[in-house]
Amino acid sequence: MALILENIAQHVTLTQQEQELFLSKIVTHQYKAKTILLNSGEICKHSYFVNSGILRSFNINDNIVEHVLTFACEGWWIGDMYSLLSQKPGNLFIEVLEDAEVVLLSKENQEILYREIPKLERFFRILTENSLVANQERLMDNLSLTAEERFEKFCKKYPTLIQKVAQKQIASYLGVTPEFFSKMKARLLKK
Amino acid sequence: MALILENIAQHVTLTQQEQELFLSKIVTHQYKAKTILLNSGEICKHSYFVNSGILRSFNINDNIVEHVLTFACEGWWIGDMYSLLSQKPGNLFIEVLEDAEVVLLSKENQEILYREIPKLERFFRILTENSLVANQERLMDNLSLTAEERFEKFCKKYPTLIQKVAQKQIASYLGVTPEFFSKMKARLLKK
DNA sequence: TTTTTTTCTTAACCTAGATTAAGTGTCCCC
DNA sequence: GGGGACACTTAATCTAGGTTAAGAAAAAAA
Repeated sequence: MALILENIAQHVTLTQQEQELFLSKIVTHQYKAKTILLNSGEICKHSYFVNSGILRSFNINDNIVEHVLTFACEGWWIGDMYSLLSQKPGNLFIEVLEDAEVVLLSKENQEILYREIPKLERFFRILTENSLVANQERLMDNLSLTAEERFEKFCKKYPTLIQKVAQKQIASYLGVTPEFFSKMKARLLKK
Repeated sequence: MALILENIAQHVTLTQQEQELFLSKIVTHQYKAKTILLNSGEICKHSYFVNSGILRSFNINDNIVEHVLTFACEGWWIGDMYSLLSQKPGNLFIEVLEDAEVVLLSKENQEILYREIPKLERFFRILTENSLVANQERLMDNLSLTAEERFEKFCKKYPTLIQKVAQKQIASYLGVTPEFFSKMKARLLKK
């Protein structure tokens, strides 16, 4: 059964017909690592669901420094929420970190689905709520924890990512430089 | 007309009957400044909507340092999202900063309303989406901007709050100490 | 009004993490 | 399989912001 239907089934129950309607509104693509699915300055037209592989969203500030907003691996959704909702140019990039199979759900189809299957309104509400909770926690962690503590939390929360993703990506997610991250890691290993 | 109905009307249109049903599910209270509406460790049972006055949500870490997650003034919703959704003890406090009139919507009534008025599912989805976008932006700002830049953004975004809220609250929201905030402010005034 | 408590300011000193730079893998891809 | 581009490490130096402390101002209490 399609991973994305399992994902939906975690929160709402669709009938056979509804599942088929849903599947008719999505399209699946394969992407090689390093592919950019969305550029800063573009309008985000899709929500992305990861069947396999790893994506990340990030922005780049004036100083040419990248900051990772989210990683997404198997079973996760990703997108530029701001741009997707406002349909204005966003400032996020979405990039493939590891060869990936990705489901695309266009903004238009998403709204059609909201109308045809009100349960999906609930599904995406719950998804967004969970995302907000995770974001709030991360924000508070950034305000109150040291880089080391944030790293330890990250390791517990996303153990698989640490193996698979370049170290500088994790540094960027935590909000430290790759150099400091390397120093910090060496320090932790001595314990 | 009740402020909260106007708030809803910004995103979805309720019939007269639906409005009445909604109003029958909420209750309004007056609170004096310094009242704690929710303590860390408690289960959050309500969403709060501010008719007047100012509230804040914050947590306290081991070092006894407070960190402000959100302010809420007239027309804003506030709550402990994590605790409200999971119905587990949260780690946020919600406190009245300025005498306030607050609308309480209990978790149970909220779910009844979702069932009775599916449009409200949409309303809260949109509310949560907007909240997520704002949170993501704040997170990225904390990763990539200096305290001074964050302060300038804050001033533009919430000009009224600066007048009304103690300076140390704003420092806490921005993620700096009151001492540093004071220094920074003096530096900015010289320009 | 006076007292008490809280908030704000200033200043000296300190530290987590940034910057710069140079060297060492390591992995593609031609 | 060899060369170029990244990715990671280490180390010296620097800085934004933290800490500590003590006084001034403002607000709350009495």
